[in-house]
Amino acid sequence: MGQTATLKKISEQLNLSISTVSRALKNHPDISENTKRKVKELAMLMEYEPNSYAVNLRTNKSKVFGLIVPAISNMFYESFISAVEKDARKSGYSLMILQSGDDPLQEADNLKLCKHYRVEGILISVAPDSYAGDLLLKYQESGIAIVFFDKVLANSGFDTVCMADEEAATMAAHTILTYKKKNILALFGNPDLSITKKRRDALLKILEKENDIKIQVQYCANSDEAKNAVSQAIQKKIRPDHIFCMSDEILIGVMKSLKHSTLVIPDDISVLAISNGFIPGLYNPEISYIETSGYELGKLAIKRMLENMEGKTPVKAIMLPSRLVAGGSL
Amino acid sequence: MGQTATLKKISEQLNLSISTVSRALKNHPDISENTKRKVKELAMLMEYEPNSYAVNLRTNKSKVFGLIVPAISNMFYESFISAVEKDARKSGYSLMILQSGDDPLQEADNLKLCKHYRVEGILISVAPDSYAGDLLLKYQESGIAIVFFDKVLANSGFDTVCMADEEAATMAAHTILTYKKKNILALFGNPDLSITKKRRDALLKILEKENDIKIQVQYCANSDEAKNAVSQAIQKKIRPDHIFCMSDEILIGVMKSLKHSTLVIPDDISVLAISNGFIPGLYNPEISYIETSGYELGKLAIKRMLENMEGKTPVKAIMLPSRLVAGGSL
DNA sequence: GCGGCGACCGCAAACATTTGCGGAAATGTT
DNA sequence: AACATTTCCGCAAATGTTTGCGGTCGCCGC
Repeated sequence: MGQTATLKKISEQLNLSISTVSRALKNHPDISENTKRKVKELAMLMEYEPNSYAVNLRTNKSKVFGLIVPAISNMFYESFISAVEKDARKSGYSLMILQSGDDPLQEADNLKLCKHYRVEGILISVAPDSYAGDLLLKYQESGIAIVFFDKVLANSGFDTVCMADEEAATMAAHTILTYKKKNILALFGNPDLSITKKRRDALLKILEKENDIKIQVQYCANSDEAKNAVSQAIQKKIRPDHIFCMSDEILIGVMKSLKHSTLVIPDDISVLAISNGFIPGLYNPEISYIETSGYELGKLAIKRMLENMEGKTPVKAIMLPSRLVAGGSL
Repeated sequence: MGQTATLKKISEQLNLSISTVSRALKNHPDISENTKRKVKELAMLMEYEPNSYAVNLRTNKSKVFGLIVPAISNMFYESFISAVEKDARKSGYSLMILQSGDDPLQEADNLKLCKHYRVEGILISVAPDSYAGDLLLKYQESGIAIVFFDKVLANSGFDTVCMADEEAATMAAHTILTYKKKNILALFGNPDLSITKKRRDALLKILEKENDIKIQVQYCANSDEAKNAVSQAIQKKIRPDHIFCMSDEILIGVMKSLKHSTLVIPDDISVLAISNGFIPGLYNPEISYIETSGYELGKLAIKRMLENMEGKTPVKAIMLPSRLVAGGSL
């Protein structure tokens, strides 16, 4: 079955050499317009398209990026992936998407897969306790472009693209001050994550300067823990008049608890989250949030990747500015 | 920079031929244990790993599946992708994920990309107005395994894996009957989609047999339309006592409207949705739903794909059974 | 009529791997 | 000692493409 067209088959049909056909198809000046036309016509007819594996073998260019995320099924990464896929395609690149499941071993596995498929660049949001630094360094030295996004390795010397976490939390703090909240419950995720530390520190830095503000910090591994934390907090004599949620996951737990209560948002208690906006929009009133757009971050990340590959001097760290989206929860 | 290890480099180090090294690494019986050991040791040391492009060129096997979805950022597909990625990896396959954006042209583009990368199989959920059938048929004939999932092309002669839409809707209808609801507002998505038709027809088939049940069907292109539909319906003299939502998107709109109203769920009005469960869990009370698990569907789809490639006789159509998950909205 | 020049095109190597075949040495069989 | 068999390994072709280099024409000018 002579199914797939190759340069060879075309050349045989036309009594030309393989190299002439190859050159004709890419408009090499050495080839006459006449033969070019003939070659192109037949190529079209035979539905020729270059065998990417042969090309890659020859040129060592795969036109593929590796994209490693903790999990695809995550509000934030979905939109990120969506953006990256779109823009990568525009530049003729495809994506190999891999999920680490927050497991460092799996993450390392994924990196090896990227190497195996000779990706030209890797976009990665690291898992907790990642030890991928060394491997990535080696890959970078061997010519693979590396861009960290969202969850980045601290002082790693790689290009990074991430949310302006300090800025977002600072913005949250100022918003809380504006609304004259006095008793704040601040809920965070895994305290070991840099994202948690940054957001917490920035928030506290502002709020702790105020003498008349009481602030209680708590860490919740998941929605349920957040729910429980709130349920307990609102039963105390002096219950919080504001809840700050560092993420969607936390927010979901918080809202579950509040709905079981009789408290009214925002009259009895106000809520502010950091989110990409989908979840906050589900509630009534809609929850006010500081926006962290996965989509925008994706656009930024792929842009940086392409620049990086063109050899621009490393900017090292890019921040995506944040903004407050007012719902009715404040 | 002699960076990447190749068979050639190993063979030169050991004064062996390339073929011997190749065979040694894959435990060919022709090679003595002694040389095998030596080769393997050096390979390990040099961090040799076969150049996938050379292998693919030779064998015409890419170990990659193409996965085409309308959009990655979609509750349902995320979990689907997640499952497929996991199971594909177990069998040594990687994924090339592409999104069509519900655009038939983009979809066709994606298919060509799959061909370009010589994927061994394609998993596809088609866009509306897809004309991919012919192309896919051609690909199938050229040896690419094809599995449709979720949104499938009608009577296409391909393997399909999808939700048991009729069953789910039938289950919903019986549930509604059980709770003795009499005035039902049934909200659906795009009426041209087969998924909409199936669910609608199955639902109506049961409910229309009952004389004392009034049922009003409405199509909503998005959340907002659903919201408006509900807002209008509940202002009528005889307002519905039950709302059926064919999808998460519809449900979100419905809930927005209901929250703005004074109606209490489930006392004043009850709600039932078809969903994968995430969104229904966000509300209070949690919304009862007929489960359509993207994750389970993904597991099924990749299983079918692998079977297909082993040459099992086509089962053609697989249905994922559904089940009722009781929240507090009934 | 010969050197030169430009226009076109082909040869062959290279990329890394797999695999049928054949060959040499070692061992075993009469 | 002659022959057969086994053990172990290398040659070379093949996959499809790219590209440096060289070669063959025809044509022009002197």
